[in-house]
Amino acid sequence: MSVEQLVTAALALADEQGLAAVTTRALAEKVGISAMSVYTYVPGKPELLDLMVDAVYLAMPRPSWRSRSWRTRLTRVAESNRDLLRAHPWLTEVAALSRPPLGPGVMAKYEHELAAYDGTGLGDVDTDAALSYLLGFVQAHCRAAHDAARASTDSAVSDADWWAANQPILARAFDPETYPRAVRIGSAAGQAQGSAWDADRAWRFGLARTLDGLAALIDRPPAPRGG
Amino acid sequence: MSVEQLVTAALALADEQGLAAVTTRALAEKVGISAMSVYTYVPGKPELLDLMVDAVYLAMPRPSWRSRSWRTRLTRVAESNRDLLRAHPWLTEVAALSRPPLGPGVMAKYEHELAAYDGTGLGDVDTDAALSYLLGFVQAHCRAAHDAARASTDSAVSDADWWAANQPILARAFDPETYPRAVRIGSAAGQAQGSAWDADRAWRFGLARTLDGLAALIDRPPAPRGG
DNA sequence: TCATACATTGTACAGTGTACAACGTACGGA
DNA sequence: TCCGTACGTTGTACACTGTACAATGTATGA
Repeated sequence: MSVEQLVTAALALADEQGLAAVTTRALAEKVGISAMSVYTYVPGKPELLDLMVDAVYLAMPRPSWRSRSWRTRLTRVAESNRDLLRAHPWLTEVAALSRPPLGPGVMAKYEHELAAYDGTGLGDVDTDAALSYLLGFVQAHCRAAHDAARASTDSAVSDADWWAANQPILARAFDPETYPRAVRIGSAAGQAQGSAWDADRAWRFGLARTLDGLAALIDRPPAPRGG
Repeated sequence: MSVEQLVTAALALADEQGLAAVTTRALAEKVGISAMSVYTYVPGKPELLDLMVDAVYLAMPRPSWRSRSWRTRLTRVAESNRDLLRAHPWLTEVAALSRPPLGPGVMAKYEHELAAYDGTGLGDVDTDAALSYLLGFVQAHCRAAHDAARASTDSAVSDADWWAANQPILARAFDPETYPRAVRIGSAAGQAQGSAWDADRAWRFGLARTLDGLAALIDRPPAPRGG
């Protein structure tokens, strides 16, 4: 038995059955030891979670940044983080931005993603802030997407059905005179997307906005010809 | 006893001692009934949380949108949501974007914040997406800020001390040759902010980027003089 | 006065993380 | 070869969670 095997087993549990399935007893049974023996290898549950985070970070692909355009590079950063959070939805419940577990995985991920900002002309502090900002968007999006998916799965009624079923009730309960925009825009958005929230559309919208926001910092404002 | 009193008591517990302190037994004791009597007024814990969310939304201030500038209006939307999440940090652990609890508080908040987009020229679907995007940023920021604050509080060692103490160890463990950017930018950011993560700075940075990103959609690209 | 309905309650169960003490065993020194 | 020590492993136990269930009180309408 080793720490690595424990972490691998814990990852399998979390990926397959969610973070709540990662219990001391379940993990112990999966690797064939008693519950308390887990504490031989790991001081406690928080440390186990730290190790899980560092492990999945370490396993991320790190392609070289060959593209000249910073937008392309940052898009790849965002997409690879989205892929990661899709594969391990429990990350959004665990990953902390401040005081991250300073393991090799965290460091390697940080270094690689900072490198995507090479050539943007940003200073050190701004680069760090810009990366945090980008990752914050990805995390917020994936958390929302995960919540939405879980809501659809748990209740066995699809998002579209739920929306269709509730819409008439809502229309009656909340008359358009007190909530004109909410009723109009809410049903417009719901109808356009076939649900109350469309993950792909939100992703494209949010990523475009995020990159445009960074562009205002990176591609200097076009001081027209004489600045 | 009434549902309102229960929700009020639950809010007090959550605000003062965190969401984990909102247990059936603690809530029951606070209002002077038995644990199981809680189920007379509320079907279960999830419904209680929904009611708590709707209650704090309903209590938010809703000033009229007199400002002409959409940037000013959206800034106010962001700030009032930040204030809300500061006063009730547990909201970041509960509030779901999809399928929100459709109570009067949620509706009133939605309506009021949609109104801030009046005059931006955005269509219904884009308005909804833009609002979700803005609120997503605020929520991500406040979650990070809350995590950072909790890390400082829990461990009794201030963020600056922790950073100062770990920095030499990190410098030795992770040599600048394998992680050049991470070491340089990480310590630069840490030094500049006196900690690994500065909430105010991140807020100003993130809000500016978010508004700039929306500006690219709202203030049409300046087709220079002949569009 | 009585039947009915309902608010309230204590008990109980299956879980959680982990403190504690007991146990088996492997290993260094005589 | 024998033994003391150290350590990996384990079962039990505790305080805690949400809530199902059955029993108890109590208020109200006939």
